Amino acid sequence: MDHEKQKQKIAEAAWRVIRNEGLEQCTVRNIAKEAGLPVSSMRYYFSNQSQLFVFATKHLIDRIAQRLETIPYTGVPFNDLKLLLEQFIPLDEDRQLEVEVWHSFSAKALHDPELQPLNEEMYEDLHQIIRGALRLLTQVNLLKPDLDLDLETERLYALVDGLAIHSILLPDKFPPAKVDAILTHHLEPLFLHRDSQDNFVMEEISKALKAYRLGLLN
Amino acid sequence: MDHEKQKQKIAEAAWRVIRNEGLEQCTVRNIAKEAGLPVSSMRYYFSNQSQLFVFATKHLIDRIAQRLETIPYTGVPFNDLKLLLEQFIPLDEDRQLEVEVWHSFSAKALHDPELQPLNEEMYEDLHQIIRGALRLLTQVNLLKPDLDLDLETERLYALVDGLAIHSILLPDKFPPAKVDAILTHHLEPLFLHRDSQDNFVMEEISKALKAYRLGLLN
DNA sequence: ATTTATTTGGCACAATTGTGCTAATATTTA
DNA sequence: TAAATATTAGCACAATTGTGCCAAATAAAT
Repeated sequence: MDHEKQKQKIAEAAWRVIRNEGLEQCTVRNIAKEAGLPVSSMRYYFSNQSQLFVFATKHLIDRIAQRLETIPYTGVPFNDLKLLLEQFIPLDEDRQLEVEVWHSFSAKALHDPELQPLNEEMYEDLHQIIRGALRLLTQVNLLKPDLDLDLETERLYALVDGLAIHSILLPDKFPPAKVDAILTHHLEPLFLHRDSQDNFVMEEISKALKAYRLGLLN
Repeated sequence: MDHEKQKQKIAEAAWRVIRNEGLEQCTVRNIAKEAGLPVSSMRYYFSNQSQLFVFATKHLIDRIAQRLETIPYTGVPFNDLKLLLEQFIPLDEDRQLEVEVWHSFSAKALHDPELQPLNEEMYEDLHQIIRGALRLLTQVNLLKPDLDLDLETERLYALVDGLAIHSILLPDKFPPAKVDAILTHHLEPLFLHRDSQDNFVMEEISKALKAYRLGLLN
């Protein structure tokens, strides 16, 4: 237990090094310094540097999954869907760290066979989360019935990741309001009669959506 | 002149190293080996490694700009717009190299003050290209008149970059037909009466679009 | 209390890194 | 042809890299 906690602390130190100095500066010595440990103590927990990176990536996925479970849903599906999607966009420091670190890891994964499976896992998870949300909203007749779910999922997922990338590369150009406006504008045509939403029913749907998502992550 | 050609050959060798082995393996020695030169000969052209990366990035931008000028437009604006956007998506080996290298560079640029300006330049250029295309299509009454051009540009650009990223990270999941379908589905709602297009007029528009874009790049 | 196991800490080594320095060769210029 | 310049080539050095090895300290267990 404590052992696992220490590994997580080291992984989080690795995140911060990547966030502050970039992946090429993410050396065992810099991570140890950031974690406040001697190098060899760190190597007790991770004998390979490769293991450390893999663990740090998994831990990052866990943190995102954990935040997904505590989204303060409003009960209005349209807004809740946006809330869900915005978890993957750097709208605060936590998410900014996640996206930046993920951006670095994904580039590394292209040539690191140990990271490649995690890369695919991340894609599949997010894909299923978004697809599940759209499917649920379709099942309760909130989305237009003739939507191509797979197509809309790929399109929406690409949009979200694109916005995330653009936001970390040019943070000044993407204030939260702008991101929200783009998402709103993208999602609106997917919905049926947004005005006639019954809030009580919507809460039920929101809960179902959350339950569905949890089932996907565990 | 020959001097410049040699610098370009070295820069292209750097691309290939990044493409084949990743950014962390893009060392002066590996680049020199790939270029078939001794290390010190390479250092005659680039005294700093930093200069090499900056030049390699600029050269990459140049190559993309050059390809944009030779797009085999069909004369049908809807298809030509797709053709334009698809230049930024890894649908062949050339574009795959470009996106992969750019992906690595952009991650590095977050912590490399020398690369940061190029990063912004790349974003601005693509943004203006896409915005210019949408604006032109609006001016000739092919797009719906009430579109928010800035919003649609950011949305479309994010979609394109998201598709590009997803395509390089999971190439098997994004065959060209799928990318095309997503783009088609995204662009269709932006257009007015796609059926009633007069091909002669369209060719003129296509030429104008090309001229406009050239003006932006030079 | 003594023996285990767990964790922390220090040091060293081989490999690789970017880069500086100088000589040799080829090319151009006068 | 002679001189100057441009280019190629080789070597070395200090710094940094991941990692192996072993001792000290702490905690747990018998």
